[in-house]
Amino acid sequence: MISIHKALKEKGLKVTPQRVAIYKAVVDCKNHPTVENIIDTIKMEYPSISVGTVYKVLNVLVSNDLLRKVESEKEVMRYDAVLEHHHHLFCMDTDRIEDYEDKELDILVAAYFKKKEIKNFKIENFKLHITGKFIK
Amino acid sequence: MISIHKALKEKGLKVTPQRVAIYKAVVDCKNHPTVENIIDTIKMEYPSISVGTVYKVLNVLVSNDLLRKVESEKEVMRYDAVLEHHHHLFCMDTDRIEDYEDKELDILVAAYFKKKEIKNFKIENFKLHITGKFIK
DNA sequence: TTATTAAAAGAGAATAATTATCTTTGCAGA
DNA sequence: TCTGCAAAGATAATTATTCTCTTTTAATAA
Repeated sequence: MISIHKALKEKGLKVTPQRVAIYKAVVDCKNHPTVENIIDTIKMEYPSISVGTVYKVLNVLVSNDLLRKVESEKEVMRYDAVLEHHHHLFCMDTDRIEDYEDKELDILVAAYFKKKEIKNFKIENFKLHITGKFIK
Repeated sequence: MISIHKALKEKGLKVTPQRVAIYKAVVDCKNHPTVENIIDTIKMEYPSISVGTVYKVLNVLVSNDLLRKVESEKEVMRYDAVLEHHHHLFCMDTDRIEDYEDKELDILVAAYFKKKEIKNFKIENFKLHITGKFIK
């Protein structure tokens, strides 16, 4: 987990209580929160925060690589504070999305693409979207 | 490529000129069109078509597995007429998205997951989101 | 072929999510 | 502590999408 205070400074961004709180809300929310989830969480600490500020701060954090957007088929955007290379497990029945890290798999796939190139395309990164069901 | 006329009948859906035209527009558009792209395309044939109809038909086609939504980080939804298992190449610099089929890779990854299960999760499907750059 | 009917299309209002604009506030360096 | 610029706040505007209601039409059977 990164120090948001330090990270903002390094990017030349002002450290404001809102930015810190919004970042922490995304971390705390777990399970890739929507903006609505984030607003709900942050309102506990900042009851008066403006919705526009939340959107603006999220965009600033995403465009400075301090947060990621999660790719999905749904209308509402979801956010992820985990920056390390990882994959996602999507539940078919609910909106649950879990992070999935697997170095062995990463190595396997990277080796495959090193051997077999995709024509007309230079790969920078890859990510698995795994759909299925969570079991108890 | 499926016969949309036959496919609609099989699903017990009425075959209407709009549905056929919208389906064909998605196929013709290539590169995973947005609703806007689809509307632009279809307006050539159907200048009077209602925007609401396009949305409604797309939802019907998606929920009957005749089209797929493309997962993305962007606000606007994009559609795909290719139903076969495949992956996507995302251009880092533009909005271009290309289909990528690779049976060998599918087998490799499937074999990996057969051997190494993810705990508490039953995999139904997986899909690679490959980001990078298209080269001439 | 025509009549019937349920489903789909059309039109436009409504909603939801997000962005933009403008003013006020406050962080950070001098 | 002071000052300037970046960020927050408030709210309007925009965009994408859905909903509601009416009209039309495809599909079935007489």
